[in-house]
Amino acid sequence: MDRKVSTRSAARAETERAILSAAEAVFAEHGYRGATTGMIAERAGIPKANLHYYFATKEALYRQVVENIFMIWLDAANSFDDCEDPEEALTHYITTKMDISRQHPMGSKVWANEILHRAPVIQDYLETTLREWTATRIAIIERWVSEGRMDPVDPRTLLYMIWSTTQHYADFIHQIETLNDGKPLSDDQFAVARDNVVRIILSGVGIRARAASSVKAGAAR
Amino acid sequence: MDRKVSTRSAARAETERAILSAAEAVFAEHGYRGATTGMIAERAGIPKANLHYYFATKEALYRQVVENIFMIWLDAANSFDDCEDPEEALTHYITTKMDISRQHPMGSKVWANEILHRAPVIQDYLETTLREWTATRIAIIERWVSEGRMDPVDPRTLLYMIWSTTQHYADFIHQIETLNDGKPLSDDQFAVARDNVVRIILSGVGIRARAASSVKAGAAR
DNA sequence: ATGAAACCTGACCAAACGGTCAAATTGAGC
DNA sequence: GCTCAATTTGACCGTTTGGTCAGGTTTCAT
Repeated sequence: MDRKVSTRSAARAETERAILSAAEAVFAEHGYRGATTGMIAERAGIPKANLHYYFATKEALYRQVVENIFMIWLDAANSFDDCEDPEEALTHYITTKMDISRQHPMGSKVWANEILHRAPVIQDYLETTLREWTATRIAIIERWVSEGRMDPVDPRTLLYMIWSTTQHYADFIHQIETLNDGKPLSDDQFAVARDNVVRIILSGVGIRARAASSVKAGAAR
Repeated sequence: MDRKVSTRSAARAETERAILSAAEAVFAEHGYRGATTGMIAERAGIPKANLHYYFATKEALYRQVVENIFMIWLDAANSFDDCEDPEEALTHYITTKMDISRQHPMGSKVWANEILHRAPVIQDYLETTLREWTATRIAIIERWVSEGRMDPVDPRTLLYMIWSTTQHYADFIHQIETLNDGKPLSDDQFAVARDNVVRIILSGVGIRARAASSVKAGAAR
């Protein structure tokens, strides 16, 4: 049973992937209500009825998309713990979040839409996983402060600043591109933004950065 | 003609105001597609058909709402120029933007929705007014840098950081409240956030703040 | 080969939506 | 009090949308 990966289940997995990918793009661009199952099906290259064979309702499909996005976010979030040193940890975390905004803008947009509309689908995640994650990281930041390794800042304010600033490069990319003469940010421009964000925040909380771009040459190449 | 403010025109103005107010709330909470003219009419306390007497189409009503929001934003933006000193100017600007997020969260949400969906209605504003405003303020920041009054930072990155961080307290207020045990931010909590945002950003760009809360006791009372 | 289960799809349906309209009501000017 | 334009409203309409369904096709174990 197990040894044979049938053509069937492979095809099924591929169709599901195509639907979820199309759904993420359409939900990101049009929001939950603005997206139609017809648009998603067309983008996935299947008839609408077939989409409903794989996902019973629009809401079930949406929920799956949002859950996938949350898992990606959670992976990135755990990069916060990769280092004990506040400079390295924050640099790594901010860099990772910036790169996610660059490479996964649609996921960030879906998330933003969901929060804007009072999180009708993912409220339970906010109240469990996100709340726990935040509490432990607040404790870490408070410890750094009490150890004198950074200025005394409100940990929540710092986290929100990191989230908002990094996600801005996904959620508001249209505004950024319009202010960039309508052109997408080049890799160099994005690298400048990323390095500046890291530098301003680190300096803002009283951490003197040693050298630029010491951590992770990054996705700019 | 002029001396008599008829009951009629007063009632008309009042009805228009009620519709626009209801529309702002509903568009903020549900997005353009998620909002229905029926919901807006109900919230404004009038039948749907009457709403269409005042605003011919849903899109015309939406456009009016967005234009009003843009005007408020523009007023706040000009507070950037109130001072020549970078510390005062940035403090004043950030404080003003934070207070707007606190007092006008729905407007910010409508704006965020619009940008998320690639600004189908206000693209012309982005390409004219916003582009010009940004260009002149970039020049001011560059001058401050060249005069050695602040660290050399990319002006765009700084502006985007200010916008995203301050607007986060409107657009993502639901997430913030969830992480605040489901309770709204108290005036004190908000004041802490506002002061921390100012302090981190100013320190982040190499401006040493003199004393806390020297500028504008603020809307916290 | 064959039967059964999984998969696919064109046609269809009920609900919701933006918008219209004709008829009723109101109120300012005479 | 009368007139007429402005305003209000319930009923209605065409379109779009999420979802269903019956029937067809493919795959696979035997």
